[in-house]
Amino acid sequence: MPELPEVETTRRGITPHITGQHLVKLIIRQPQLRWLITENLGQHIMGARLEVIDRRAKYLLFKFSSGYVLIHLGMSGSLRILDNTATAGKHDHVDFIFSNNRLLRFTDPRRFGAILWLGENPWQHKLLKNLGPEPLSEHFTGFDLYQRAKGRKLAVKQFIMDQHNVTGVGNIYANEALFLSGIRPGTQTGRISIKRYERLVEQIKRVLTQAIAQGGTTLRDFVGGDGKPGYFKQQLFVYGRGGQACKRCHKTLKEIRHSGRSTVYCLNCQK
DNA sequence: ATAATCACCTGCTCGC
DNA sequence: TGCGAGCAGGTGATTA
Repeated sequence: MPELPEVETTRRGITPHITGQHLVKLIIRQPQLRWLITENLGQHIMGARLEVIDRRAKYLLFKFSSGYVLIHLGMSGSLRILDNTATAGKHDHVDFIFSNNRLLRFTDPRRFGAILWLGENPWQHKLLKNLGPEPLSEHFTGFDLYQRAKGRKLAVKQFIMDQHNVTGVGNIYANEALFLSGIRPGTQTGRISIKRYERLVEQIKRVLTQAIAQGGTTLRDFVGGDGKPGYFKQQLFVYGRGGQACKRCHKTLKEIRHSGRSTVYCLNCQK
């Protein structure tokens, strides 16, 4: 699933094709996603104009003239622009058809994604109101992260993957950012200096920015709104490379499991 | 409040 | 070739 760079790549890919257009048809083939798609979603947005597609954390927020639709891609979701003549496959759960004949298709084999009607005041919604800072904003600083980490004992990797502390970082980029900043993933949050948090924040910003520039990371099936894969995979230092040689020091990368998620790091480069 | 585990779902890869 | 086990980009709910 998409982490922030893949969600942002999707947003940028689909935006020019459908913003300013009116919704003329909505097809829901499978309403049971992570939660049931809001009942009567069609009635809320039919005929409405899509004004802008925004992003908060890994959520996409479609601002229609009538209110907001939230879309999350879960682990395996994607959004693509197609012709409205396109035939639907097994996991093509929802089609939004616009006045310019473009079709926005939501596909999600595992159905961990979500499509919800949030109405006119989305920021009060419980999914959005308690999120941490956007990683690429000026509000996300080493000092901020250090303050949030103080006195806590969980592993720093889980800490930065918790969307209440900083948004957008998932398993791939958590592994990468920790490698780039030389911090072992299992280190307890409260035992890391502010200096090292500053470095970590710097590297989170850097890896996310570079991944966006490359169109995200395609492992198996991620495609941006234009159907193209992301090219960041070849830049990964540790994710998916357990047992292989570290690109910096050539020692063997260690792979372990932290609360069910694969964690890869270099014993030599990360302390 | 914090931390760890479970749950949701399908598809693919691996070892036998 | 077949089959079960384990794993996959997320995160809210549940449990200690």
